[in-house]
Amino acid sequence: MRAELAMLAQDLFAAKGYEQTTIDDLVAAAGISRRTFFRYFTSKEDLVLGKYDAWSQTLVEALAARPADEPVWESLRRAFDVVVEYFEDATLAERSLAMEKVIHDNPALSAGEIERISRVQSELAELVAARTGRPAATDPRPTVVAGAALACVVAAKDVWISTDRSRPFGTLLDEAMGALKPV
Amino acid sequence: MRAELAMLAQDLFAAKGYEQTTIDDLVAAAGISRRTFFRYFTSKEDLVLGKYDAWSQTLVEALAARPADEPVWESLRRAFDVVVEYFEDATLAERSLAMEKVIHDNPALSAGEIERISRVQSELAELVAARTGRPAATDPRPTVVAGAALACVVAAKDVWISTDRSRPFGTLLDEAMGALKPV
DNA sequence: GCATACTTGGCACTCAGTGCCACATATGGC
DNA sequence: GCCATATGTGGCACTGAGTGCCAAGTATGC
Repeated sequence: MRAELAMLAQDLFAAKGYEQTTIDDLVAAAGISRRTFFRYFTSKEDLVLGKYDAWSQTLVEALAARPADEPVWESLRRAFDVVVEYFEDATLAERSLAMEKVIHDNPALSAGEIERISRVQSELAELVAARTGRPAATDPRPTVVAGAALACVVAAKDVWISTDRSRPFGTLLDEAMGALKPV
Repeated sequence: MRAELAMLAQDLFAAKGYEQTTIDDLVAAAGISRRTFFRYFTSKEDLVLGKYDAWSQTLVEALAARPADEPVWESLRRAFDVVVEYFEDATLAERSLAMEKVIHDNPALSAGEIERISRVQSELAELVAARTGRPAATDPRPTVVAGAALACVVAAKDVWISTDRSRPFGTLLDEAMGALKPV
């Protein structure tokens, strides 16, 4: 149900634009009431960014599953493989690409996306902190490592989206993460 | 006028909370009409985050003013001195600290703050790109360097705010930026 | 004194989101 | 079959942010 509503909404957003599509438009197209819609989604933004919550959990689990003696930067890169697979999946590619474009040219959505990423950052930072024995509450370094790694993902994604996808996302991410080294 | 309204609003936010303070409350306290308020500020969020726009311009100018042959990471650190000074200024400290707390425990404001920071990131990335001769449109690395540097600022700020300010902000930023090295 | 531009206020409107209540539809026990 | 309860759904009225439009007021220049 949630998934069907989200897909319908995303089609409308891609066709008419995010701002131009009201909840009333959506519920009319879906044949449900406004009130019911807000039981499935807490906000309009949730229609676009809801998937991030599940996605972030996967990411945290992937990092936690890496061997503890592996260099942190390498572990992060390997954890991001789940993201790489997601974006390079051909069946989801068109839809998620269209959504990334919708997000990209709407400030409120961009803000929401980054905000969710920064929540992932906190969780990753905790894992990095545990590995390095540096408490994230008083030492900025675990947070910095997690933040830098996610900055690599975002930068690689932006290039990948705004170019013609000739260079695979994984390669761009390797290049991005190769530009930094934690000391 | 803008400044006076912002100060009044920030006092109300600090006292009653951001969500709990309506525009009606504010305009009643200020003795102006709702309509007039929206001519000075485009949104309620603008009351809290408006200063970031001026702030970001200063930051970009500071980076542009660094010598071109200086290592980029060092230039970024020096550019951030304007931020360090701002936060360590005693007269602004109480007010800006209170606002950072307001931002911190409101998701919408956090999102807005990060969104504005990410706009600064784009501008810094352009300067980094110009220095290194790597076009930011097709090469993720300039964006990564700018993003990582700003992640250091944010991480240092968060630690600085949530601890007792015993370690100066500049020192925390040095530690944060020392945890990464661009290759 | 008069014309011009700019500022302010009032009003009605759209749209997102919430609380409350009423109704429907299952599901389970007897 | 009947009743009780839980759960999903819709309707309705409300708040609060933000906008468009028009009617004032107020400054400035001639």
